[in-house]
Amino acid sequence: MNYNMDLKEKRREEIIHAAMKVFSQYGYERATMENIAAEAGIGKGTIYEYFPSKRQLFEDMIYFYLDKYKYNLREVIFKRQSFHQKFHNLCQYNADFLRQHLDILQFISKQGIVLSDSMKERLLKEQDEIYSMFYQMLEEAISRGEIRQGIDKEAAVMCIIGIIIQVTSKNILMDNANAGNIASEPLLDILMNGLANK
Amino acid sequence: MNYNMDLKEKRREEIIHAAMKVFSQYGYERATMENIAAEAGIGKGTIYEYFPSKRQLFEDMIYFYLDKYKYNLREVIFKRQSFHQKFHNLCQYNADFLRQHLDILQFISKQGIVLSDSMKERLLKEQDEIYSMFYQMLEEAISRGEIRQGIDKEAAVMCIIGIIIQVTSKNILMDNANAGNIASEPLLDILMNGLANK
Amino acid sequence: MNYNMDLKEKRREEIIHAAMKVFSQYGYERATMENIAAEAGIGKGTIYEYFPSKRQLFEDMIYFYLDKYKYNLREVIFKRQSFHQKFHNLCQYNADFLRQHLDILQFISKQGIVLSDSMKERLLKEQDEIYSMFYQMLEEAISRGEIRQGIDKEAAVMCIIGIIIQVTSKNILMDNANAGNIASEPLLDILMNGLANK
Amino acid sequence: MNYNMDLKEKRREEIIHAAMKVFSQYGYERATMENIAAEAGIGKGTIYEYFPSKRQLFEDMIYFYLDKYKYNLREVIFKRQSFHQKFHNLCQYNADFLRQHLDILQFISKQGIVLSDSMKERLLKEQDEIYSMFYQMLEEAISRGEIRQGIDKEAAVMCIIGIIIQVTSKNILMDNANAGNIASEPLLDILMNGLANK
DNA sequence: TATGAATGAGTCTTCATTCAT
DNA sequence: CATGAATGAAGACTCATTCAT
Repeated sequence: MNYNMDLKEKRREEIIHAAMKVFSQYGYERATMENIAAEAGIGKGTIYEYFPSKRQLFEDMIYFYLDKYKYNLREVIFKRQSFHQKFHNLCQYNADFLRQHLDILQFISKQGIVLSDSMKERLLKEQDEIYSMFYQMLEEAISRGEIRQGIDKEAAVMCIIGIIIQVTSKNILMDNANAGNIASEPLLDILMNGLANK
Repeated sequence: MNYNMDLKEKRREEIIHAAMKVFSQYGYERATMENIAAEAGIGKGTIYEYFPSKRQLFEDMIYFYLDKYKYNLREVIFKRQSFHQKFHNLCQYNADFLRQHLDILQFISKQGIVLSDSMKERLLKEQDEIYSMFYQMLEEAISRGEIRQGIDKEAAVMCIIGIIIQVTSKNILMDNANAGNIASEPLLDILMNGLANK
Repeated sequence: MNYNMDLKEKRREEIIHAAMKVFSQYGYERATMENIAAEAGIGKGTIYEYFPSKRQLFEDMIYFYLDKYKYNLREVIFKRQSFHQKFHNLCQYNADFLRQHLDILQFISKQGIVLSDSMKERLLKEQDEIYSMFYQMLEEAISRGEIRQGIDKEAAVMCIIGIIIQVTSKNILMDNANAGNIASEPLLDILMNGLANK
Repeated sequence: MNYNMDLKEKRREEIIHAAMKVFSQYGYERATMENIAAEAGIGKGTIYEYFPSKRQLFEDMIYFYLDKYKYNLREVIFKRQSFHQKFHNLCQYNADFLRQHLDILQFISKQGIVLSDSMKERLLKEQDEIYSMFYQMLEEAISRGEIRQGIDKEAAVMCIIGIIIQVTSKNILMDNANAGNIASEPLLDILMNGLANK
């Protein structure tokens, strides 16, 4: 029984991996169950043994990768490191992670599919959770004296995330040209010291 | 003749507006020519008098709004104002503009449709143009002494755009809750003075 | 008034000529009223001032050319010439005529359109008329002693027409290769003297 | 597997038969996939499991019947029989065969659809092959002394085929009136002995 | 009278889903 | 359990015909 469960779970994940490959190449609407089945090396009908519909497969896939993504993010954010180092890691490795697993949040928004209300709700919660991880990272950096005290924390988180997403996008776009990643040092300099002429 | 041309052009734009409404609500694939025609208050076949295919309608629509968007952006960026004021305007009015016309670049990436090579090429050029506008804004602010000299300009542009996009997204997402826009002051404070504890 | 009638009739024939060009290039279904109008150098709506429908335009066009064809055929068949010379002319000039005006009967059958009952009926009559012309030609040749008496006339007409159609088809097919027409002498030899080894 | 192959092949042929029925009744353009599916007693989508497009179904159908037709023709032409008997069979049974399977070559030309270049090329080859069969039949008859030697063989083949096609057309047209077939004796008399008054 | 913009009925084609094997 | 043949709903696109100018 347990053995069977494992087999089932394994097959389920294989389908999810295949789905990600096909969805991210073709987009939700142009991806076909036949493509996904072929990619997974199984028959079309078999997918329906594991997922009740294309839509559900899509949602389950999103949540599966989202969990993975959050796990990775948590690792970076709560590691015992300076803010400096963390920012660097986020710039550098975010793209690397996403190159393998696709930026889930980006991916979702890129699909342009009409999200169900329940999915929207859950995704907003997930986003809040991610924001809150950054918030904690910020507070920790303040308490360690790395970041000044009087700052507007909400705004700060927004700036940090905005810059990281921007550099991540650029990094991913540059992927084909397989240039190295954009250096995070200059970005961090601006983020820490500001643009102002004092 | 000229009169007819104007009528034709007017009808063309009506279709483009309807298309934007429907494409942004449903996404490219789920939007139907019938929907768009109904939105424009005309018959299905009429669209084909103005655009040879759904795909071409989509592309023409993108370019139409992109031009409008760049025009607006140019107005803000090259106005005789302080960097402070411009940043404020971009945060404040970017979202306002996009609430009416949709963030074209975002929209494109949200569609998840497989872009034609010619479209990709053109869009990359457009993006470069926008980047270059920000670059000029930055140089001007440096020459006016608003921004310090030794800065990595590429990185600075990336930070500015990253923060603006982030706040714009948030602003748009908050639209339904029709709360006011996010204040740009705290963001500018961080961007100008940095996070660092000196 | 008479002047107007002539103008109307002239315009009508222009449309018929354009229709033949377009119908024979594309076939009935793929030919469009727009194509035909463009070919005639007039507006799409104008055709409907002269013909109530595409279908009627097609039928009227057929009958128009059929009349022309029969007129030509009659000229050849009832000219004061030997059977020998007439056969030669039919082989030689049938194709020439059709290269300009299209083999109406062939054309009709090539269109594969479902003929209306009234059209079928009329076309069968036309065919009978053509058969009867050949029949008269045959009788005349018999009375002149060119052709033997005991012959089955129906069968003879069928043979003559069959051979002429066959050579005409070949000649038209060879048109692109613009080789000269097939010589009618050997065919006439066989038709007159038979294949049998005596 | 082999069993499945047979089933698939069987279904494929069923569709081809249905297609022939519908195409020959309505012509290519007016025939609909829905009609064909209904005629075959299956769903519209099923056809696309066997043929990628209406066009391909049409072409495959043509080639399918063409093969059958050539096979039959070969049987008649290369049977150990006198030319007399063969001519008789061709007149008599050509129509019978075509009444079931439609005269493929005629059918093609009747469709008036714009043939693809590859199809044109292939059909010309097929026609050559058929001509060559008749040519061999003729040579054989000459060598057996049934037909005189000095004859122009090309012309003779053209006469034979022209007459056979003509009688076949007549026979098919008379089908509805279900009169018996036209007697081939008088035709053969003319073909063998000629029209000339000696 | 001549026009061509507008229309919508009609068709091919795709693909998620079902179900018999 | 796994499969893939069968299905039909849905959508892009064409074009004969109408009618306001």
